[in-house]
Amino acid sequence: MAKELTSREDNYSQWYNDLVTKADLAENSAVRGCMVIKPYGYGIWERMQQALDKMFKDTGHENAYFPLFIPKSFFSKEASHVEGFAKECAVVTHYRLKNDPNGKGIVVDEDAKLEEELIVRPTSETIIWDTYRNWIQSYRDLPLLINQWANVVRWEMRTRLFLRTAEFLWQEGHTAHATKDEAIAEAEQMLRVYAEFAEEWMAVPVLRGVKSPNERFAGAIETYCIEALMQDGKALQAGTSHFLGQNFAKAFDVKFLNKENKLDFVWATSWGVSTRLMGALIMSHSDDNGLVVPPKLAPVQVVIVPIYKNDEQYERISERANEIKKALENKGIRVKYDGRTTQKPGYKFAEWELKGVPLRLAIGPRDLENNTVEVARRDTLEKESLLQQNLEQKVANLLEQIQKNLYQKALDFRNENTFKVDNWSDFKDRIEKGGFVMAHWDGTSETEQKIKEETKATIRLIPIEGYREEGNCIYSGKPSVQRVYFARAY
RNA sequence: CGGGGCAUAGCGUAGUCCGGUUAGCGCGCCUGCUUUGGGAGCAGGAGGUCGCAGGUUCGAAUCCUGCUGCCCCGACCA
Repeated sequence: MAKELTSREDNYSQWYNDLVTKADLAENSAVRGCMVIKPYGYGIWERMQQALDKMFKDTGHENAYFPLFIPKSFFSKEASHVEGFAKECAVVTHYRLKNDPNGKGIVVDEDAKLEEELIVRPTSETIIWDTYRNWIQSYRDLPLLINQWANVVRWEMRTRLFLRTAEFLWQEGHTAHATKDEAIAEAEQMLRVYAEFAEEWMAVPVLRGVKSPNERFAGAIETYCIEALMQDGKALQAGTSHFLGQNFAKAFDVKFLNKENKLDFVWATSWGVSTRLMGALIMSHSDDNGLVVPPKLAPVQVVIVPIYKNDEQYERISERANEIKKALENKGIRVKYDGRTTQKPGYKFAEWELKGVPLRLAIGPRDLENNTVEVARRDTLEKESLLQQNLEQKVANLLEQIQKNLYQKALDFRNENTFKVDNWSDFKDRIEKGGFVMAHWDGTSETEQKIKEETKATIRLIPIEGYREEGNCIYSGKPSVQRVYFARAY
């Protein structure tokens, strides 16, 4: 295993890449822009899936699965939707290969051309709404609350592990409602679910709000979002929830009879989070020693490392370690006993630190003597010696503390890096240094565009609730009713 | 898709300008001994169609032509 991690200060994006590969989360594959998610990384993703899936079910949703391929014609039915995705679609044009007549391997069989090309889904609104048409006739069929776990493909120009890959894993919820208010309530509810997940499970504090028209999802009336701040001062969109109005219902002719026996188009939402959350997790908590995983999502919450000088000691320590492991597991804690005899303790310490395991227990001859165990916290890197009595409770408490501490640290960081700015030169200066900048904006796309061109900063979100404040646009000087959050983003 | 760069062992690289024996080094890997409370030491060993296809030459990692792939910077994006 390669040892040294590039430091964040030396080269932040190199640090990120090193970390993802060295902590065994993922690696680049033979296919450009597509990654291989390794077992350890996938283990974290599975934890995320489980927690989210439960939250979706608790809010009344069911899982289903729709096809990977979408007929090309479906895409042209919702105008702004095509426009948003057309430039990054993978297209299936043929269904057969044959041996090259010139003997150069295998080639596409031109005779096997599809009548209608198939698009590899970049998102599933179109195929799902085409299906919903047959599922919905009456208000009694509503609401329809469905989620799917899937992979999607967006042919991105430049990719980065987890943050932007050509293929990524996600969930997409697609709901249909009888009224506008109900659909809006659904979109807002799912945003709350995402925010709660980010904060309570990932320990990543997020801002909630809506996107400006420029940044809105293709085909949406309103896009709600959560935004997190990464350690390098750039913002990351961590989840979105869209109120789609009747756009897709009209495009796919999904009508229902309401209680008054009148035909109406249904109201829609869609919402999703992706493996990008892995990127948010990594960049929120990790340090120059490697990954830091919040206990609630850690595949391994506690690792036990034995320290010994001979076989006899190894046997005795292993026995004790396995007893402790069992006791912890009985309390629902995920424990790994690293009894490898092929690596030295120092090596194991470094390796588990790199992988971000929240707590490490070391047991050596001294601990056997004294009935103690050395406990090391990944978040603070502090070590202390604890008596083995009632260790389960102490460990459980520590895990809880670590979870809270990670959230608090990330929150403090965000607060320290959120600034109110009231004039253009301060704005440019502040954006250059990173962080969220709260500033007045005149509400026009033109201004937003100009600001983006001149500073690379975008409006990350417009707060939904909270205080209103009169002011003047940072760029145009025109009147504004509230501050919005600007940042450079991933 | 524009601009720049790179391609040599699993990874990172030297050698390429100026052609010349068995292509060198570090990490990792294998074997043995000594080690084990923060990434061990010593000794021995395995591993290479030098991205691909042509060409020049007595001789090509090195020179020429064509191709392919990747990386970085822009425009695009969850």
